[in-house]
Amino acid sequence: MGSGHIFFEPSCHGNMLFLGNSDPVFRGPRSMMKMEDSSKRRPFFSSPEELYDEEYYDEQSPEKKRRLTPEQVHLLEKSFGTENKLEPERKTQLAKKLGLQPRQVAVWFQNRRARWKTKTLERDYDQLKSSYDSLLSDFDSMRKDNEKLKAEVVSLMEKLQGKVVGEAGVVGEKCEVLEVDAMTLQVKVKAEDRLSSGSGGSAVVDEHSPQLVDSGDSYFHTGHIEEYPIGAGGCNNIPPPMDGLPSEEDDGSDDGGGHGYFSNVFVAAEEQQHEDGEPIGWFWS
DNA sequence: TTGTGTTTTATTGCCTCC
DNA sequence: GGAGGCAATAAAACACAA
Repeated sequence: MGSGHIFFEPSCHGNMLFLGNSDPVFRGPRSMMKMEDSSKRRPFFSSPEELYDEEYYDEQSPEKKRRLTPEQVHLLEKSFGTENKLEPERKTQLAKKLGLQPRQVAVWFQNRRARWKTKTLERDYDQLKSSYDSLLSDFDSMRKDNEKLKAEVVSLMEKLQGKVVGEAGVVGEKCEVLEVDAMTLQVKVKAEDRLSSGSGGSAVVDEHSPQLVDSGDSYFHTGHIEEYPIGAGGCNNIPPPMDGLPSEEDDGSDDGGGHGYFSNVFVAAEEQQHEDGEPIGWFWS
């Protein structure tokens, strides 16, 4: 087919390109090209036969911007697939093979890289957004749990306080002196209690101890919270700290290792890109 | 048919590298 | 300083709804 078609050749004389209005316009690599409307328009190729219609091309004015044929595009895509950068040799070969000017091949690759980059950016954005949405939803449910746990703690504290005061009154001297301060009361709740409750149970941290009083699994201690560093060392405080939760500053730990809210997001996005088999270097570098 | 939005081809200006 | 890359942009070619 079309390997014989040379769209711009007929009108090119060195650096001179004759436009439709017969004005010879100098066309160096960086020169201006007249884009004024010439009245004639040509429909886009609709059938393969049309593509190879010599007469059709001959009667067209050569100055119009022309779309490449599907075959040309196919070959260019194929070439782009193997390597998205174009060395001079390859450019010349491709141009010869396609009946295009090397400049056209270079331009096509340039534009193709731009399209690829745009697509990649869109895809990366989508991935990051969905990861963010999912994290946000996790965060919301954790905050709700936290509210429930706080209410539970308050209720338990009240019960305990009442019990201690009552027993001290009855037993009198048999009882050890218990100093109960509502503000500093330390409540120990067994993991079984937590697991048995519908809201995920309760666990309260010893005020003077960074680690859990109980060994049961808890948001306070396991992955969940630690992936959301809160405070100065965190990732710009997004989402905001949860009320009443001990912060990283409080418990003396830090977020060393650079874990932010989105660290896992970026990892996920990168992994995804590798799966797609497309290069990722330019975007994350 | 026409208006409007999208895609493709091409140019321009700036930047980096050798 | 020239070559090549990229971002921004123009303009032609198309697609499509009204």
